[in-house]
Amino acid sequence: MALNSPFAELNCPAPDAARRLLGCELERTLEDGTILRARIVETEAYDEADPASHSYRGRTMRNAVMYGPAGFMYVYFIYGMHYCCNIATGPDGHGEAVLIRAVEPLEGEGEMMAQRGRGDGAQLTNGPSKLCQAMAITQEFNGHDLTHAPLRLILKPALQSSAIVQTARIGIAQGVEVLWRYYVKDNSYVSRR
DNA sequence: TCCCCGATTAACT
DNA sequence: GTTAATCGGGGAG
Repeated sequence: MALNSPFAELNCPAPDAARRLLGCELERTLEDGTILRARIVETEAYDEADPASHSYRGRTMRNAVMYGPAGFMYVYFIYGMHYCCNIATGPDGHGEAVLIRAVEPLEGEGEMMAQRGRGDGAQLTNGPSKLCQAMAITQEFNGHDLTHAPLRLILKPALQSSAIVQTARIGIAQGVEVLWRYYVKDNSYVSRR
């Protein structure tokens, strides 16, 4: 990854990138031009040494984006019906990524409700697959460069560490002991306390 | 090829 | 608190 890349700050270990991404924004432009924008409020880090990570057993067709340069979207399909989105981090060749677990709507909330077809308030985007549905993020965005529409990552100033809560990750069988889940303190869109 | 189960969600009791 | 829905990845054979 080039030093002048807009996402040079994500060229670091996944746990550092996971903290850095809190407070940053995702902007989705729908086919009809509608803008959906949301603030990242909950993340989890995954890397190659981690038994819970898709990259634990090496590079495959599915997880290839995790091994690419930082700033690209890794989208995977899970439980036969849901999508989850991650942002690749670390240098090219390293299988690291940050799972986006929750966001707070900033623009186009009504359109997000239309995309989801159910749920309002925090229920709209307080889970990894909920936010993908709300922002119309599917497999089509696997490998997408987040510097460009129709899906952009907008870096914001890093949050104070006092505003970040660090806990164990959710929904995994192994790797529970490492505290690689991060969320914005007191934010009502966080998936679980 | 077959088979198991998952970085989840919503609808139950 | 429990469980069905639903399907592709990848380890096992």
